[in-house]
Amino acid sequence: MITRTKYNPKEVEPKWQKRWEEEQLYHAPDNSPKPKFYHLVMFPYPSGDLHMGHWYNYSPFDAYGRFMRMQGYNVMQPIGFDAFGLPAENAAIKRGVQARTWTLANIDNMRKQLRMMGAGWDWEREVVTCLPDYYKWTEWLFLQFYKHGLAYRTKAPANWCPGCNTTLANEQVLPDGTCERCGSIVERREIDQWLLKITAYAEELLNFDEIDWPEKTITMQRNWIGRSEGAEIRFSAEIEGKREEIPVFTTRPDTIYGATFFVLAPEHPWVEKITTPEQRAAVEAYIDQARRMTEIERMSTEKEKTGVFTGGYVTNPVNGAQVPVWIADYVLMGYGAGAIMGVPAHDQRDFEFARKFNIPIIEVIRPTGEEPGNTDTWTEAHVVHDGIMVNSGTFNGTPTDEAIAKVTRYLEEQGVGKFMVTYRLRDWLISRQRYWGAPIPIVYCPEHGTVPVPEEQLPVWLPDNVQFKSTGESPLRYEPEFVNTTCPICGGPATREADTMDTFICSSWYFLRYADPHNSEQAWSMEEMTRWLPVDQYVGGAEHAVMHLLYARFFVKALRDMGYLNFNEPFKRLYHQGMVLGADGQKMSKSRGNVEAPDKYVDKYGTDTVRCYMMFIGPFDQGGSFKPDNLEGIWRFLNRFWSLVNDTWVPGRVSEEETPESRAIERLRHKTIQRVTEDLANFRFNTALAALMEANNAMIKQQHEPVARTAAYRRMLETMIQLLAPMAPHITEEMWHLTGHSNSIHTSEWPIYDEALAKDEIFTLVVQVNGKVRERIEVPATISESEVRALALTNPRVATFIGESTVQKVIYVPGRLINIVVRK
RNA sequence: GGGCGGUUGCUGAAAUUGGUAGACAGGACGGACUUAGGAUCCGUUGGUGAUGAACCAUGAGAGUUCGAGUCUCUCACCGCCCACCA
Repeated sequence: MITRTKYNPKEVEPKWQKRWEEEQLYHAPDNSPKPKFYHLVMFPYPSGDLHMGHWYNYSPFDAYGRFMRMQGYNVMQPIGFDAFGLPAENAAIKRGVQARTWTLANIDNMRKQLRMMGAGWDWEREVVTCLPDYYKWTEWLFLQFYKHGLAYRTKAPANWCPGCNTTLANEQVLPDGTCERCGSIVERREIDQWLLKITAYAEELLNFDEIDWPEKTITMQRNWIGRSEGAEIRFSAEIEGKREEIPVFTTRPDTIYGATFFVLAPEHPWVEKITTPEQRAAVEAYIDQARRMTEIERMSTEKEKTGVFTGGYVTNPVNGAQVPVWIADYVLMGYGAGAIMGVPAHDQRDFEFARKFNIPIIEVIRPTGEEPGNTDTWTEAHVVHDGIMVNSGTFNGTPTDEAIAKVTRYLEEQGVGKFMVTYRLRDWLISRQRYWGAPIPIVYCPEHGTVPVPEEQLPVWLPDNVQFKSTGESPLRYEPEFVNTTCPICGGPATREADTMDTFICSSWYFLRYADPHNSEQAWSMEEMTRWLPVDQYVGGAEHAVMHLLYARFFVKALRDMGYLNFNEPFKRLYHQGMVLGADGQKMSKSRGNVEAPDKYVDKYGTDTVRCYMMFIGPFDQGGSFKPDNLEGIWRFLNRFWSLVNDTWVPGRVSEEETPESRAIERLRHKTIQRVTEDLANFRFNTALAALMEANNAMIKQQHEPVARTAAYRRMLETMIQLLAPMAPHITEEMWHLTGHSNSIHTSEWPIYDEALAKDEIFTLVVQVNGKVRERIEVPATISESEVRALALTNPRVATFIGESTVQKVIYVPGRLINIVVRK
């Protein structure tokens, strides 16, 4: 009688978690002879709890790291916390707790939960961005950008809530342009802010040669950077008796003869100069109205075109035409020159504008072979990429494919324009009028102006206690101890910059600090960079496709040029996980009431079951619904496997004898290793688990047969334990020891397979007639084509389908099928 | 409006990348064991037909092919991202 040990995760899991930590199993040593594998997952914001999304993300991630470790890599798999940001500040405002206290308490709780997950975190390398030993270096980095001319201060628009009397982050502005807290209409206000010159790297950021990323993410970054080639063309006007030039950017310089109006963005500095006294009132009213609108409203395509005539005119440099100057909010100050030439015949937006304000429309590009059109009857702009220039003076007849270059050359010769590349990408605004962030290490001296804090004085400490007032400025401004200081140059009284940095700055370099987390002399050493960077594989949400991932790339390139790094790209390979949805297939949200916390399921089934379930939901990048019922399937599988191994490992004779059955098991072993290895390598955790379930079912079926006492059978079980280890680390560790091993399974060597041995001795030959399956025959794998033909053609069932028809063609796919093509 | 991805049983999904559609699970139904089962084990489960033969079936329609879930075109839904970028 066999006494079965029941699988009890509550006993097994904490036991191994403790042991692993004591043995520092997951610490990646700097001095390992093994090849390094830097395996990174986007660090969490310490909101207080690990939710379903974290589990869904980290379970497969960790499984992959374990898989690589078993394959002989020195896997560095760090974790930390992106700990600055608004929620802590809100907690401080609403509940009166210190942001620091709140954040650190959350981190403590999340550390516990992260440990319970049993993932192989290298806790030695933990970074917490809100602690001085980290933000000191964030500040230091800012100084390096400043020194190299990549950080500058200028007036920039901020979202301003007149109700709360404060600036808002973009996320705090609702899609309809109102404040999420008080519902007031959010305005834009110009204030002094710091920016980083990411645009200096626009061209290099468009080069993705060194990275293996999802095509989708690359496309998004490419679109975000938005490179356009075209021309800068300078129009001119008399301003106070002097001829002054004003540039526009266009991708279609060949349409310049069709420019019947000219539009300035409402914020354009020329508006002031060109507006006539009669129009001043109308123009000012329009500007005022535009300011009240948020970016989002302004950018809505649905909106009808609006604008006001300034009363002024500019001269078209190619034909001397006097063109009326308007202002309109569809022209954006942040793009190109902030001014456009309006060519209504060939641009839909200009067309709509011209129609609304009765501006003439002149056709200057005509599709090849078409008759002259009457623009009065047009209902939309004719955007022509393949035609000839008309109504364009000496250029008439020039085909479009030559026209752009030809006109550009002419403009250059005349000294009124030039070839130009423009990017949509704007410089990165990093000032936040907030308390809970890394201080910007700048001092303003009445004598010496903007002075960087000397490096040896870093960090600029962030006080623990601040007063929150709703003035729209950083709370730090009202902390005399913080703000009042002395000028580093003259020692006279001076004030500190009170704004803090965007938290995206903190997350743009954390992966560098992981490699050298305890360095108190430097942000990192070149030695550790050479050892660990770049990141070999990065896993995180697709929502960071643009901002975070672009900023991190910019940081690496800029720091490389400053001499602090010796590589070009931070993340060699990138993988995006999907999103876990509620059981109803909807995004989990409190308002839908479909939020599930993982904790109770971990408590009921254990970590391994929840981990495996997360991987079994479906393809990792696709996401899926969390359905508690389905946990049962994994739970049963783990229990059945546990019982099988326990039942098999009883004292008794084990036979080395080879039988057809034992050979079949050995074949299954190689096949299973192959499937699991290939699946894990390609992030297909769901099918890797399915392969193990199939193997488990096959083994259970035979557990009372004589073959169960062969060495091959036991070897198969041992292999299965190893193959499952990355996904279910605790139960497999327990079984590994039960089956007589003393090392950790997670440092054991990944089983290898022999493809030849994985091949079946027999296979099911499918016989088709005209592409339809008519018969299945078991045949030996070594069968020859002529044997297959003979077998198929003489098969009685097949013969009835061939009947009187003549065989035209026979297609044979070795190991699969034979298709007999017949015609009556 | 633009870009990308998706649509396969009751449900999550799989399909050797052009070669047996529905692996592996969940659920449901039936059975065994049991005082009991929300434990465990066994069986059935795409549709029409009768349990056989056969036919139909991967969002819809066409095409290429000996052969299409997979490739091409048209259309319809769904999701995500971007969106007046000159």
